[in-house]
Amino acid sequence: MPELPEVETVTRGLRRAILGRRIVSVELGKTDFIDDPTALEQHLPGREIEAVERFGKFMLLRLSAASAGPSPAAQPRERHTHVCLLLDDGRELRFKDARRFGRIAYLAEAPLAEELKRFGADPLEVKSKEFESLIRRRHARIKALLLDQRVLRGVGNIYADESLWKAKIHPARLGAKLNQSQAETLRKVLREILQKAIVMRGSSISDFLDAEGEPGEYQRLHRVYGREGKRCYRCRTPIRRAIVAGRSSYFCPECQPAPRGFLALPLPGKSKSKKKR
DNA sequence: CGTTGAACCTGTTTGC
DNA sequence: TGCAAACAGGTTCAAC
Repeated sequence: MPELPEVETVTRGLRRAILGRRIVSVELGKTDFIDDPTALEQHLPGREIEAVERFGKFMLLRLSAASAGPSPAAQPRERHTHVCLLLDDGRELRFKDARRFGRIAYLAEAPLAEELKRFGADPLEVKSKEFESLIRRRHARIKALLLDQRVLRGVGNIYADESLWKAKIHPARLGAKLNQSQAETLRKVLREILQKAIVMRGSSISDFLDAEGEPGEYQRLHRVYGREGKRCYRCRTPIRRAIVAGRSSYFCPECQPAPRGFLALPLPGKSKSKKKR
């Protein structure tokens, strides 16, 4: 699943591409990642896409009020690997997601409002005081807090690690152990990194492409993510990796001092094979 | 309240 | 060379 900058990039691209289009029909493939697939078939046809917005890592397609009566129930379709929305200009909006980590739902106004309540602050907008209270009263690890969509919406593994490196904070530090200045630094670098990543149209590690089919460029600016064993851009110390909050976490052991008792994973051994570089 | 591990999927890379 | 394990932009839930 992409993170905030990638979703923002695709959202902007789709806004240009499908705003104002009308959905003609829906074709469903595998649907085990959709709570109520038939709701899509029932409620989407005939509706116009009136807004394309990002909310955290999700994209919201706001639809016109339902017009005529309910559409006739569509037949269940053969299994595909994606969802297709056929549009009134003959194009198709396709949802492809091999790992099926994405989610799709049809939500009317009230259920949508309920759903959105589950998410925390927008990391691009959150103010100093609120961010501080979200972090400094918590005894969870800062990495876990950054990844928790109930705390902040939109941050994932890449941008959590990049922000912590830039703020010189170790991912395993407890939120409550950050001082005011560290919390404020983290809030600012997180915002700056996300903004820069949006300008660069997101990070393409292996397969992320935007709405025009182009890769992003922010991976060129990654400072720690995926750089285990390579030298820190600030101090030249080899970057280490550890599992924090259940996720691979990259950090500089020199710039980001670990809490007591913390152990990083051993650097990958070059036991036999020589690495070319 | 917080952590860990498993489950959910499939494709690609790594390591023995 | 070949195959199994590890790993991947993530979330959720049970168990502790």
